[in-house]
Amino acid sequence: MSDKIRVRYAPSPTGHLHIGNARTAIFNWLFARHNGGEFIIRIEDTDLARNIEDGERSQLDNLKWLGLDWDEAPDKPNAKYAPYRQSERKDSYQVYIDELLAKGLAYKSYKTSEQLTAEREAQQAAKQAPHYVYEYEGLTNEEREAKYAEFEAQGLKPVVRFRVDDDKVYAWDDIVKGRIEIGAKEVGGDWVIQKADGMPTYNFAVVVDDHLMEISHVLRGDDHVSNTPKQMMIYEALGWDVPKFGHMALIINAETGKKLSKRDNNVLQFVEQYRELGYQPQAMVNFIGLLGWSPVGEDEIFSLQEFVEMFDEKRLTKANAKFDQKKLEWINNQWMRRDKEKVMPQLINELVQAGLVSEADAVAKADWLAKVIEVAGVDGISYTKEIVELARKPFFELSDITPDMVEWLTSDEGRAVFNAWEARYAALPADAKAADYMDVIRSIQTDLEVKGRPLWNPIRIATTHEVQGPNLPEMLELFDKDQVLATMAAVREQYLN
RNA sequence: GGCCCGUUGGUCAAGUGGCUAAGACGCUGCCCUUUCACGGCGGAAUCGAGAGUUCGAUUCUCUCACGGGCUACCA
Repeated sequence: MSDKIRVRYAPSPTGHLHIGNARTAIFNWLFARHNGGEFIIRIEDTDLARNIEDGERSQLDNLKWLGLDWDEAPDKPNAKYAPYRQSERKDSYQVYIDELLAKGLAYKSYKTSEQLTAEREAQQAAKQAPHYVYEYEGLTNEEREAKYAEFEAQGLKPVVRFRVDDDKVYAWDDIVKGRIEIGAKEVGGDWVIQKADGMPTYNFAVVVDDHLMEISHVLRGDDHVSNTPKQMMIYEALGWDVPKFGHMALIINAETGKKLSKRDNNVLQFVEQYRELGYQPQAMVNFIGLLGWSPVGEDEIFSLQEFVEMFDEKRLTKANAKFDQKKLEWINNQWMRRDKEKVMPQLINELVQAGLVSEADAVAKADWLAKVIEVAGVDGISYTKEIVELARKPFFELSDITPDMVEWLTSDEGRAVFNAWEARYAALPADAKAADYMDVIRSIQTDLEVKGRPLWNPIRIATTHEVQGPNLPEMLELFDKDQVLATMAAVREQYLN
């Protein structure tokens, strides 16, 4: 085995990229890149029934979106250890299954699922831990072969089970948790390494692949801790070196306190969903990189490159972390403001998607739209889709005037302000600037001796049908003068005549 | 039930045998301001419990409690 650092991210293509998986991928990638090592993606698709059509594509696509790259993966068919899909590596597994069978370290088992459940239930009824019962105890090899033939004759399909030596103890120095020791008897007896459909099981296939692909470090969720002794048994049986293991704490659902699961509908937990809402990839990486890992200093905003430089696997947290949506929103806000130029087209596109702006205007009026977005309050939003409701009124639609607003308008003060404003606004040139509007409003304040809301509200209502919102002079600069005049005329017509 | 892992403010977390126990999100007060947001300055809030070791434990040991993970022909 070379001493090159090689790590892998090995998803099963059963769904889109989950936050938890993304974190595993990110930390493996950071570990590799920090150490000048290699990052491999392998698709663990041995459960034919659960694979979904687009799973693999979606995984790679979203990883790429997050900014990760890889040295070997199914999309690089000429890479050294190809293929990188377990379903295409059956021959490799067969070699070692045969070897274990030949050495007597594994055997064929023909028990039906009914038998297995019955066994398990009986054990549970007797208050015993479920434990596989070896069915060939005391038989010679020949006698066992004879049994095989007998079962085959009955048309039964075998699985291959690994023969576990219950007396052994498996121990390793975990990169994140320190020393862990688990007795072989805890794995529950002889376990299946090859299923009846000929596919290897996960615990067997990972070992063969990790060894063949020269994986040096395995960084994964700590839900795999109890799989580790099983995997170590295979390394041992085949005489292979064991990689270094690191079991990272899990991300848990803040509401249920349980491991974030695909069935939790109360949290958005697929990278894709955040992507659709307009979260920035840098923000996702930034947030995920800080869940279960902490840097040395006090900063919170980091680029992928900064993470690469700082990464230190010793700073991985031991305790589970709750997923804090609010902090993600804040981090995303920070990134949007940092990269505003880059995000602007995406923001404009949100307005198009919402039907507020035509495709043609999105291009033709891009500069104006950028100003609208700025004035509408882009600095306060958590993700790009939020700009739609912020900009909608009054830039693209007007609200209805409420009874409250009518009162502001029809008081003596309100009428006076409205009249002055209407006249002085009309007198301003069409290309007046925010400062010009401000001057006019100040002049009304001085002349009529009105200030505060009694001054601003009638003006706001007259021009925007709102009593609050972004800085009014700045909005006025962006409005079309004829349209504002028409709006005011309509207000006068309906409420002030 | 068994085995394994964990426990610092609401959340993410730093940290150490002796410190006023960092920082960030959130919450909150004040300022800015026509309003909202932004921004600025403050504030409240944490070492799960009990024994031990020690001159001294948040830090080391043990027990307990609580939380989580696993316990498949899923990965």
